[in-house]
Amino acid sequence: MSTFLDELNDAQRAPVLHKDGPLMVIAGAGSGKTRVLTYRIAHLMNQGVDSFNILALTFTNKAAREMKKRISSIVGASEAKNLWMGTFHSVFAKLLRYDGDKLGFPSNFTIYDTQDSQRLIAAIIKEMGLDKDIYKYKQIQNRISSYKNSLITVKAYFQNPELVEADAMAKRPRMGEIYKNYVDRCFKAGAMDFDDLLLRTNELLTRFPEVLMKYQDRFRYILVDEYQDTNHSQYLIVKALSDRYQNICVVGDDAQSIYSFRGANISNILNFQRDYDDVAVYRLEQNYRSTQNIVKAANSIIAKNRDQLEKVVWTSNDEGHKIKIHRSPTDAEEGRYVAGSIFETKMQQQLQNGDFAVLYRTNSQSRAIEDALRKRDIPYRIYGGLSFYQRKEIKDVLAYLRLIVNPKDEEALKRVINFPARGIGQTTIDRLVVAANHYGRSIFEVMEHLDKLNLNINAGTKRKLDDFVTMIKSFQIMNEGTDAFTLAEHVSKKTGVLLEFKKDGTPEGIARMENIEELLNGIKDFVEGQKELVDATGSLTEFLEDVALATDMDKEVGDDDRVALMTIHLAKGLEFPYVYVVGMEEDLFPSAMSMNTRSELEEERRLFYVALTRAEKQATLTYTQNRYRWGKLIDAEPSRFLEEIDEQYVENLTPVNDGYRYKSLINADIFGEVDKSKLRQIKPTSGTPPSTHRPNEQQLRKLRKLKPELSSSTTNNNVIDSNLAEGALVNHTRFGRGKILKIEGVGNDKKAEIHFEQGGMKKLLLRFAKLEVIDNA
DNA sequence: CGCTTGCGTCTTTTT
DNA sequence: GACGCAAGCG
Repeated sequence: MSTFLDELNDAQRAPVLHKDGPLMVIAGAGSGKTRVLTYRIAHLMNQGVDSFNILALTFTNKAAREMKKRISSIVGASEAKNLWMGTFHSVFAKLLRYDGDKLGFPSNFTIYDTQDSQRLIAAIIKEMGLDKDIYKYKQIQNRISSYKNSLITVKAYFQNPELVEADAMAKRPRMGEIYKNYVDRCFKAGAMDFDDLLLRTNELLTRFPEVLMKYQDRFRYILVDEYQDTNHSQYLIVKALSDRYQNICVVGDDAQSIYSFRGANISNILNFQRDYDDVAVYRLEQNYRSTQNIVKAANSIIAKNRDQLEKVVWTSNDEGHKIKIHRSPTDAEEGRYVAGSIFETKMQQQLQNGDFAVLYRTNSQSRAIEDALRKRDIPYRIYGGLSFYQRKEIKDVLAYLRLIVNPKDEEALKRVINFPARGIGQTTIDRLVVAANHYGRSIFEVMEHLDKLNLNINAGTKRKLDDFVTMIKSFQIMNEGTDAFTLAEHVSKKTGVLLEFKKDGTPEGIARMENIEELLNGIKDFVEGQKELVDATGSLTEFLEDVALATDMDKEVGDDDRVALMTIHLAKGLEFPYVYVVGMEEDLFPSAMSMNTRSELEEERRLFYVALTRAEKQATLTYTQNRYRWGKLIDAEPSRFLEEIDEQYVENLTPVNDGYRYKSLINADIFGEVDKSKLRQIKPTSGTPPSTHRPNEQQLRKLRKLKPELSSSTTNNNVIDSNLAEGALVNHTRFGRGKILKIEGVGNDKKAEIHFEQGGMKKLLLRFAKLEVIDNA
């Protein structure tokens, strides 16, 4: 019967057939781990395990959906229906909706996103009268988040002298108080932040043994994907739930652990064999995804890391092309190169846009790529970054909806109480907050009982507050009798949010209005979709939860054919025939923030490993010599990772003497000669002529240590200080004749706005612009 | 109270 | 360069 088992190789089949007891699958990149996970679940069900008793924790909800679909096709949809599958956050949010009342949370609790958390923390810091330059809300939020992920509750914090001491030393003696206030306020607002979804689950399972037993008994088979990226909180949940039946299957690859910044603990996977008895370990080492060159190049990189489980990833695929490395003068040109390369490859090989992906370390890098792709009319889709649901206008509408579902939701209330403007100012809000804190109630409750409280709020304002309360209450009544879409549409109109953007009339306002319309369509789709499901209610609460926990990867993409742009983090688990990794530069990748310790650097290296192993046929790595950062053009040096790839798998497309105009900008090109002026700066006494070959390690290390301001002096050989004036006629090597309309900035940032006869208006940095003065006005 | 303006901070990565 | 926040004016 089980024909699907034939689709597996021996190594893959073994963990699928393994029935009871703990097992760990160490799955190298591209080794078919999703297939193993999917078929293991299908096989369990074929063996008579009730789908009701299976819990699968995946990295994205989309992955869960896809697996479920595949399983349905094997064992039948009705069988697969009861599977609990999803991300840690969404699965345990659901669990908390059932049993969170035991902890004092309403079943319709709000989920605060990072922005909500940060705003609340900022408000608390302000209320406490603390110096916001010392108590930076983002840092504090970060801190609280990592406490929570390590299961350090407020109580545990105060009981741990080391932590208290450390914060006192860091001049933040009131850290604990902020933490306490924050937790209290979330509780009072009936809200949980992302970390609470895990922390509160732990609390629930620890404090209520009967709840633990219920779920232990229910989830007899537990599977965890991407186990290398679980944090301590997640680890404990899995440990507790699997404790009774010990049917725990974890799948992961230590070489792809890239989420330590959000508490992921690689030792969870490294120590799995210690944590459970009689662990069966399976290894998937054959890569089906990539060419030999890519696999071997990736192996040569990861070999530089010290902490890892032993495994040898290999492939029987073709040798393929070497990894291409390309240098560009600036990030704009890098984008142009990538766009051009995609265009040509697509034409030559008759490919789809969807065969290409551009990966980068930071979201801000997408811009240059976008511009270039747009100019070439290549359709693209950006994943991550500012997601749809994080846009201001969307959050505004959602805040109204949140408030309807949970009027205690403080952040939602503060967001919309005066948007659109209805004459309720900061002073009034402050008074309400003070009263709410004083009475231990929510702000909304205070507003409901204004007459009974003596709050020094004048009659006019009282009336406005009253109107607001009445409006929200009318929405609440409506919510009971209608679906989410009808309600949301009514709310957008009635509150005036839609009108607010419409009347503003600017292209921006219109775009925002269209976004709201798109949101409404999304709600409609949701409602329609829910109608088909038997157990779902199509309620607003459910929609809001989906939205709060939706990632950009979860979005169903249309079948339109686009190039994918995303961070390397988001690309984990995906694959593309052609992959471009841009911004291969020191301080960018590896990030300047992550080079302090060996383990940080190793994580960056794993990230690079992930990037490279996304590629099936061809990987192209690009770097620039100068890049805009914080609005400034800064010098860039090639990433150390470039030289860590075994040379035999690399093809350098831009050796130094290729006639670049920007020769003087070439600092230390690792594949060619070294800028002479720089070497002299390093070794002023040495008379040794610079090597024309690849510089040795020592030289490179020294070159890297050079501060940008030191090295930039060598790049400034253009006409910046010449007598260019506004009105001057100039000739540009590429753009031809033009007239300078305006000059601004000083020194290296000096720019000119030039109107070219052929190219139109351009803004050029004089530092680089190859200009020849024809007539100085 | 609401709107505009200018200044400071920011960027690593995400549920 | 962009966005959020505080100060200042209407």
